Order: sequence, then structure tokens, then C-alpha cells
Amino acid sequence: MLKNDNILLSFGETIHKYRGIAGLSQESLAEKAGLDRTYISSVERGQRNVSLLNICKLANALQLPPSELLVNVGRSA
Amino acid sequence: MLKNDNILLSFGETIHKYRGIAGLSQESLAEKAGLDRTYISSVERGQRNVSLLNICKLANALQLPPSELLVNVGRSA
DNA sequence: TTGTGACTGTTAGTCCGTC
DNA sequence: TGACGGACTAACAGTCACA
Repeated sequence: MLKNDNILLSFGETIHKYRGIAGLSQESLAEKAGLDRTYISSVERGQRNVSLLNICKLANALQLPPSELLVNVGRSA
Repeated sequence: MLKNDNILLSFGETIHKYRGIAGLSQESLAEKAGLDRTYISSVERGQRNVSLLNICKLANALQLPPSELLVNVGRSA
């Protein structure tokens, strides 16, 4: 589905944006979040359907409330 | 991890709350979201680590922005 | 109307690399 | 520093019968 891709892409862009603001590399974000370097890469490219727990891990690593990572995500699915 | 359970539980409570406000049964919410009734049940009980796409499906069915479903979710993971 | 355990196919997520 | 691929294991999606 196209809409699904938009959701994942939008989420990936949000991660990319906040990671830039935090001045972190994909690798250091991965380390902070307890995730894999290649996983962060694929999330930012909208290739992964991230789970709630990992959304929270990422929010935590970026020092943001989890809901902040979804504000730019559309309602459609 | 205990914190993880708290996140899932908190998310489940949020779904339960908004479903009540919308006056929907688990079954009718399931139908609106294109998901299974028993899946909704397990989500509300915090037994499922829901994915981003399904969070959006639920938000859509409840006519809420996806971020609204995460406002009560803690930052920890 | 909802809770629950169990099940299978698919994908999340890791680890090894290369470019 | 990040994109991208292959191979692998753990976990989720989705569904069922039964309570």
C-alpha cells in the first residue's frame, strides 16, 4: 500500500531530522537506543515497520516524548 | 523488562479509553481498523508490541492523530 | 462482549560484510 | 558516515476454537 509507505517514510524523516538536531551519527544513535546500526539506516529510509517498543527506545535516545515522533505521521493506514 | 510492559499496558489503556469514548465494542473497532477482534483484545491488555502501521490503523479508526495514542506512554524502554 | 492459548507465515531486528 | 545486501533468529501479525 502506498499510504503505508508514506507513514514509514514520514517516520523515517522525523528520526533523521531529530538525529541531526541531536548531532548524532546513525551509529551513535543506534548505540544509545540499544539497536543495530543498519536498523537505524533502514528505519530512516522508511523500509521498516517499527514497533511501539522501538519507537520508545528511539524517543528515549533522542530525549523526546514518543508522541513527538508521530506528529508528522498522517492518520491514514 | 518491566518498563516495556508498562509501555504496552499504558498504550492498551489508551486504546481502551478512547474506544469507550467512541462508544465502540472491540469487535466494531476491529472492523473499522481492519484488524481482528482478538487482536484488539490482546492489544488492550498490553500483550502485543504493536507496530507503527497498526498504531496508525487504530488512530484512524478512533479518528485521532497517531501521536495522541502515545501521549500517555512513558519515555523509558 | 471479551479473555485466552495456541498456532503459522511473515517480518522485525541482528550481525556479517561491501561500496 | 551512510547506503545496501545476505543470512540468520526472535518476534509480530493475524486467526482460530473455546471459555
